[in-house]
Amino acid sequence: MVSVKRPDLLPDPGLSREEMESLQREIADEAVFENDLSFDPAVITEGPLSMPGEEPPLVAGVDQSFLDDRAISAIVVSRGGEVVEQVYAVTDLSIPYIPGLLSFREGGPIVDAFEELSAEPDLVLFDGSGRIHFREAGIATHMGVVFDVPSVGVAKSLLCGTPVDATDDLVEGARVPIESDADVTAPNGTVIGHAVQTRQYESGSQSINPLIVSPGHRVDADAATDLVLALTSGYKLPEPTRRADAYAEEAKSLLDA
DNA sequence: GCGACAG
DNA sequence: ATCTTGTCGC
Repeated sequence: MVSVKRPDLLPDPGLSREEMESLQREIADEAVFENDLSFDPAVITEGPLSMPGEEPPLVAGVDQSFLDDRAISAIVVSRGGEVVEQVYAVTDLSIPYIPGLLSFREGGPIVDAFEELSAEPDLVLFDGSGRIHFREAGIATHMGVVFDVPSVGVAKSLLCGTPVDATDDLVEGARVPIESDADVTAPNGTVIGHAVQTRQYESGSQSINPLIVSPGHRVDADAATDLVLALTSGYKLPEPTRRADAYAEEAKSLLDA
């Protein structure tokens, strides 16, 4: 099971805004934006194409749904595309969504869900940013450091930072580096993530918005994007995230009834 | 004061 | 995130 390694860095929603921001600077200090994985990124796969003799790593997707003033946090763990465990937790929400402080609203519910999990994932995908954050401590980084697990942030839109090129109409598989600017604590020009075109229409006037991928913990910007692309198959969102998304929705409808 | 902002 | 009808395409 995944255990909390840094209880001192847990997202306490009762902190003042200043204390939250200060904790985020501390988390960014502890975060490792370099590869420190327990597996070879090349063996990541969603299909039955893994290298013979080697077991693909355990990958977890985390997503949430909401019902009234409660959050449903779902975690789905899979290996080589096969689901091996899925859990969820329902938690009362205490604070509203504030850009830059997302992990203090949703972090507690996620920790609750991890307490239900028995598997130990080699990699965790979170919905939201990692290093692409004002203080380089988005939810993927916060959770990654608290559990000391390699993590990646997968967001649908850009929180901060500046793309080095246009991100419209990219070809499937393309990535555009996102650099830190004055809004981010990292030195200006640091690559803190990528806009990633995981899916695109063959032709026509329609275009799909790219995903925004950034390192959470123990992964660098290139590896984070390589992993997300490898875990994607036919849809905009990577499979682990899609599964968690679907399970969080399913759990919500169970509660609704 | 203005602008801008993951889920 | 959530709410929600309509529409395009396979």
